[in-house]
Amino acid sequence: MEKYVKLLKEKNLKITPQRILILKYLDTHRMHPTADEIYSSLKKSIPSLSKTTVYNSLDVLKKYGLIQALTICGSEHRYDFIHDMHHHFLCKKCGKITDIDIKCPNIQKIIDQGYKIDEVHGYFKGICKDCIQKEREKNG
Amino acid sequence: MEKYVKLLKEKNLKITPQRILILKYLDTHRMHPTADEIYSSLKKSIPSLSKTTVYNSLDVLKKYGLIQALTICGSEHRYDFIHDMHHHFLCKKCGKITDIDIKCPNIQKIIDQGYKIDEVHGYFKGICKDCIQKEREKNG
DNA sequence: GTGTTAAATTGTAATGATTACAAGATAGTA
DNA sequence: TACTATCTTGTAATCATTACAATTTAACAC
Repeated sequence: MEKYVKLLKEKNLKITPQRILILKYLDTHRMHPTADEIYSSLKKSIPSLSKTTVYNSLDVLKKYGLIQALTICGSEHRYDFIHDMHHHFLCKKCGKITDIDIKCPNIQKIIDQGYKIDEVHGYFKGICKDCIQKEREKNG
Repeated sequence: MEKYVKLLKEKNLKITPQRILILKYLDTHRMHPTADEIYSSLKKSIPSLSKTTVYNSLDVLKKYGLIQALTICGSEHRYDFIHDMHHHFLCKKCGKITDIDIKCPNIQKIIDQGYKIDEVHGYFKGICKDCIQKEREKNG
């Protein structure tokens, strides 16, 4: 728990139980949950929790670079604790989003072109290994 | 105009004035418009046009690989005529989305890992050249 | 500890993009 | 020219997100 207090303190953010638990949830559940999934899960620990608080907290944590928002699905935001740079793969069959541990080698080129880069998102969509495997088994 | 009829025919899609104009609009306006921007612009040419038709047509065109949907902004979809593979840069200051003419060199690696890739999206967010330039002029 | 204050949390209501649905119109074909 | 599947249209519904005002609380000074 100290880990998240420390992270918040480093950014001069107020330490609230809501923020701590949201951070912890994202750190320990690396499956890119939606705001609603976070809300439903944490509601058990903090019954007074409001969905607005979840949105507010996510905004702040994102603004201060502790988490990032994924827009891979389009219809909703998904959130990700920030650790090493990686990309994401969305399976169109099972809907699962998996991490792709690859870095973008183009960043410097874009900086050289005169852009200032704050965020880098790599999204791949298709069929994941598991679904391909299942398909194979079904077809013999 | 024949270009778009041909594209639709190749995919065995019905040729309708709405689809032709939406395709043409995206081909000739490479600024990644929203469904609403497309609707407002084309409403002048086709006064009967319905927003539902715009959404339906965009879905079909996307499904058949003639256009792609960008989810870079999160709050809304933006649409892009499909030509050479490229990435996108969203300026947090002016909101403009510019094309980044760079290909993803990681695709083969991911395929080798066992994934089937249908779509590749590279999104960069930050401050664009123009806004950096403007900032410089203001400060100095 | 107690008091103060700015900031965070909460609940409700509003917004805005997108989707569902049913009726009417049209493209493609015989 | 007629037929039929498909497309288009308008309205209503949905769902994620935001706005807002009232209440609560974290941080800090005394």
